[in-house]
Amino acid sequence: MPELPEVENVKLSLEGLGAPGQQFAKVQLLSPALRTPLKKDLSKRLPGQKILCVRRRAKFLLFETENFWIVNHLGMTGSWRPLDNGDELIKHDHVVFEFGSGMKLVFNDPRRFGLMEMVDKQSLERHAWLKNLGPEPLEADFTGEYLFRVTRRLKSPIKNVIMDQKKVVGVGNIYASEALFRAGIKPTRPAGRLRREEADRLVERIREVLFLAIASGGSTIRDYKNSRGESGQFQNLFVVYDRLGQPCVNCGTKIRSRFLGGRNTYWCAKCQR
DNA sequence: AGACGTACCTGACCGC
DNA sequence: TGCGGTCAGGTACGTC
Repeated sequence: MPELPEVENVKLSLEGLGAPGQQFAKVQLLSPALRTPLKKDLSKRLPGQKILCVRRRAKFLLFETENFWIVNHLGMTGSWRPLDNGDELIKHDHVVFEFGSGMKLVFNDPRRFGLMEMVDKQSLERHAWLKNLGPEPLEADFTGEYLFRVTRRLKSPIKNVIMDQKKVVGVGNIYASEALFRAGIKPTRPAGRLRREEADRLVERIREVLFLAIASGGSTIRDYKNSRGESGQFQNLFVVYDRLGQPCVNCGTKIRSRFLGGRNTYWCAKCQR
């Protein structure tokens, strides 16, 4: 489900719900495991802790408390929602945060590809899920110079490379296709064959597409909603993704698709070289 | 090291 | 109505 823009919007909506400042009263673990087992320290050590802020690193949500970080990944289908008094739990609710104020937040994830763990405050950078992540695409260290340098010698298709979280974080299957179209680069191009100016352009188009998608509330294809239950709108601005056979917005050529890195990939054979 | 396939899991949808 | 096949916003792991 969620790439960087969707996770960013979940973060913003959790802030809007007032998650920062909430003090944990109880944490319920309703399922033994997400993608990895849910450890009991979540329910044992969080009560009494106050949420200081909610952050995003790559596609991870990070809840900062006085002594811990809660590290949470939405996988493909993870979502957060508030649970009002009288609301029933539903299928695939796995974790309930109960706060002293009476507010409750529920993590639901049908496919259980999501992740949740807590780590000591000073150990965040060393956590296995975070330690090998590449630069944030919207930060200053993700530059054309950087992308050019790390793609030299790579034979993998450029689309696979920009989805590799060790190279740059946050870009998933939708925004990879969308950014490559805007940059005029064919997704199958061996990454090592990018010219310097193309690396510059691709970095700018990745930034642009992510920025616009964040501002649009993310993309809702099937079931994505932020924690306030609001859908995104960026799907209305897709120019290639999921548009197989439809005319290119630039030249009218029919959009093509094929599997790349095990995922469906869309492009215009005339506009992208 | 890097490239590739496969596995993890549920649900929606499509054709028969 | 049901059944099998396919696909889905992600990541980790094994193998060559």
